Amino acid sequence: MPQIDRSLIADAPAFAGLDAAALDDVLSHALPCRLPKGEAAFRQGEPAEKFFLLLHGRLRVTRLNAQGQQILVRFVNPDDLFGVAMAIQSPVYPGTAEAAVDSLALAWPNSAWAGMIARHPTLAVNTMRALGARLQDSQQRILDLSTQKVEQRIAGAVLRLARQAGRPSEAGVKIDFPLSRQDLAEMTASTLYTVSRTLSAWEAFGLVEAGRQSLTVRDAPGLQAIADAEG
Amino acid sequence: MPQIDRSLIADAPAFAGLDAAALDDVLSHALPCRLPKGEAAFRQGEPAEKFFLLLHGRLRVTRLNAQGQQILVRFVNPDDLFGVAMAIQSPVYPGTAEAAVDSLALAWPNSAWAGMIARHPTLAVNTMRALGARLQDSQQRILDLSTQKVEQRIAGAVLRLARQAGRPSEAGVKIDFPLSRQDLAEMTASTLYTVSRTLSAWEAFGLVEAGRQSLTVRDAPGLQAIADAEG
DNA sequence: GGCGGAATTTGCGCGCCGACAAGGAAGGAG
DNA sequence: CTCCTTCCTTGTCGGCGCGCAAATTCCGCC
Repeated sequence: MPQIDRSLIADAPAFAGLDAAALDDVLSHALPCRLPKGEAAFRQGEPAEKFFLLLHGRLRVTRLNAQGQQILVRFVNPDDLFGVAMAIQSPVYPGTAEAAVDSLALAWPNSAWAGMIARHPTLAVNTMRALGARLQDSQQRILDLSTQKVEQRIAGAVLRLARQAGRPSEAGVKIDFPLSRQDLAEMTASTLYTVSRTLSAWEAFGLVEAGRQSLTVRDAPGLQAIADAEG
Repeated sequence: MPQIDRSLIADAPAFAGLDAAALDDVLSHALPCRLPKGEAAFRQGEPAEKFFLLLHGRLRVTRLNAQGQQILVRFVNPDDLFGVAMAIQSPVYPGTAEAAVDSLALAWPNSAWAGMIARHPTLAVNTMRALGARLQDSQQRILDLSTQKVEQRIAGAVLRLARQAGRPSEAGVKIDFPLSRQDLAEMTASTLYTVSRTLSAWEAFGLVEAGRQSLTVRDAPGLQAIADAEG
């Protein structure tokens, strides 16, 4: 078994409050999992046999309905848990997680979960908080879908991405992983056509700089004003 | 301190796996909380000082956006936890919970939470599962909002309500609490006008029986067919 | 350097469903 | 019984944004 350095996971909120010995115990059951761009950690409907912590990179979690239409549930950022189907007693993964860029994760077999939370109850509390935060996000998204117009939702999504995965660049804050018009459409319950038109209009106003699978926010307050507009 | 009977909460999933002594310990911190129809257990934005378990009745949880538009987040059923803001580290309630019918709940001060999960780690696991289930529901709802037409969403909402709160009656399965067109609109990101038209059409086909704040499902498979239709 | 495919742009038309207006029905209070 | 409030129904109109088609640009790859 390869020895994994404790410092890799010490900063993850999921393992906050665990001491060095506990971290070593947790790590002793983990296996590294390389995910080249495009590869899936798991696919919707597969038996849920593992859960993961993202160390480096970025994953897209998507969900299909019966008719094959797809939405983008969320992006997984470093230090996030993902694939925690066993926390909700689901025998299968409810979505698909694939690498948006070359990524590295740690994987634990589900069988290790029960022992881990029994020995380290803090883990259950931390996981509860993580789920609670995601529940909050989901309910906010439902509210946005229910009450906002498409342009506002796209503005909100872009601002959130810039906050979570933005890197300062010459022209503003650049979202530092490939992001297509289709991705934004699947995040905002819209279509790639509408997203394309919207970004073109914003670019004309100097709010963003839009490229092929790339997006730079030039005027965050301007976007925020669009997101906050009533209508 | 009034002695509350253990059997009141023994069936709640939140307290599954706790023995009699643990249940008594939990109950020793609880206070009964009567909620006449229309009264709120808490309102959005208030400091979150308590969490609750519904014993009897039915609550509507709503959420407002900055412009005052409202959605109906969920109905709270007996044996459900609600107001668990502290599980997600939120200092205020993110929504409003008001009684749809005369209801009875148990309330705990937030200060009791830390001790309770420390003494009974199963509680954290149970709460985690409950949050996970709600997260699943929320993500399914986002998928529905993103990919379905209004009529399908209304059909889905009605079927879910009939399953959760249906009581067999002469003509079919009656949803056994007051439910207005406005409620259904707020659940499905629609308007009371569209909901009214839809129910009228369904009634003409014999799928449902719609009254003032009341709804009876006569042909669940027929509704399911509408919900499943592609388009 | 040229080729092929994927991502994006843009024009055009129409359909769902939201918004307003006005009227009707049901139920509770006195 | 009557009033008044709340809830519901139904008609009409119009706009947002989806859907298709087709052209264009960009990038990787051979």
